[in-house]
Amino acid sequence: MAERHLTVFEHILLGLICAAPASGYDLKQKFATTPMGVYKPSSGALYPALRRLVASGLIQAQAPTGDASPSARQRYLYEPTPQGRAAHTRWLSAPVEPATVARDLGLHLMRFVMMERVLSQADVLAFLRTLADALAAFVAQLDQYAAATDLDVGHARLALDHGIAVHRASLGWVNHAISALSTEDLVIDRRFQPDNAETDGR
Amino acid sequence: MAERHLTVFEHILLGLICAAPASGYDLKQKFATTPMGVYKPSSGALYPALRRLVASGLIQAQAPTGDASPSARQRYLYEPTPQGRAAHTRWLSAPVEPATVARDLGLHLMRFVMMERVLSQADVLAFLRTLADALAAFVAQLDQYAAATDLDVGHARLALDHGIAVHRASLGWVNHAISALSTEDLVIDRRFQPDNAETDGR
DNA sequence: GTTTACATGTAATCCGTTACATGATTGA
DNA sequence: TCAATCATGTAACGGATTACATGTAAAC
Repeated sequence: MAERHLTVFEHILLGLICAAPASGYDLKQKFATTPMGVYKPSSGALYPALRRLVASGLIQAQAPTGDASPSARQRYLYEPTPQGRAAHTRWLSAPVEPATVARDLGLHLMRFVMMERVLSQADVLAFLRTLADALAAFVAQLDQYAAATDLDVGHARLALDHGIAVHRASLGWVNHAISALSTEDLVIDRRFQPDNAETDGR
Repeated sequence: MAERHLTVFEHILLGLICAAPASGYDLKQKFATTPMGVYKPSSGALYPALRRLVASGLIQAQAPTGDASPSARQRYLYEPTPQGRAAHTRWLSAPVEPATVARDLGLHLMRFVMMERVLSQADVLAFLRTLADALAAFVAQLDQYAAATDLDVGHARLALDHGIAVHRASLGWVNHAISALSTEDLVIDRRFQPDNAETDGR
């Protein structure tokens, strides 16, 4: 119940449960079948994490016993408590730390997905703008580093180019997302087509 | 001495030491001052890892005692053993697992940097080609998922677009790197300029 | 003479991975 | 009935984070 520090994994589980009550197995399937499945938690990570969330009072389990439908399997359905929803919303509302934008980019994307129908459109747009600022600063920093240590034209320079290119692409996407969500009322479905579509080769 | 399994962190430390003998503090500085510094290891991670590499017989320490230059500080200089160099080369030569290309992309870039002057140009190009194949397959898989669950036009769809855009940019870079390294003899310095340079805003 | 950078460590804690274990249900 | 899927766990282990601890050399 005390305001514990939650791990990233716990935050994501809490978010999934806030989006829709689920059993441990449901959550496992979500990781296994969606593009989120770059990470597949093991049972030894999943079930203890759910226990910790229960112990923290952020989620609660509906026991499978009793008046359920006939032949229902033994499964615990987890749903968020009010404190759980509050903690989740706080997590979604946390600012983007510019210093960690490169390391936590995937996490920020995860947060962005979970913001839908939880935060206001204004909050989402504010989040995206701070994300854009952080990405622009990071790209500028890489550019500066590239200019400063300019002698090197080997693999290190190429890897630096990779970082710049990838984060520039991220930044381009953020700007697209901002305009897409700003004009959401107009249901013109303009799909995101980056301008480098022809450079991908095969 | 037994063929242990090395952690990613240990592999990177070993690689840095193979590139140039260094003390623990040197390695710390490398993480702190280069773009590699998205990850900054703590002392509690760094020094035990060095010990493990010594215990595995992959690196050895030159004690600071004795005939060193006057007023030299107490620092252990680590250098690779023959087994260490062999293990490092094996790590660099490991194939790109297509299944983990998204999760380990940063790691593969790290490997690419360390390949310089360790693997042959042919091996590097082969590595880049398998990386390109894996990235292309991953992008195709995301595209397919996007087409299959096409109804959703909210944040999830946008996040999917992000993944596609970013990995397409990676793929574009790989193709650039391949051609840059193929024609390395001609010292024409064509810097990598992705075609979406104008979409990045600021 | 005191702060800053150099330089290396240890101990507690926590969590994720791996591997193993159990049992119920559905479909062939 | 035999396998695959559903569904949930436990135990050992290893390693990373955090925080603490120690001491020297250079700089101001």
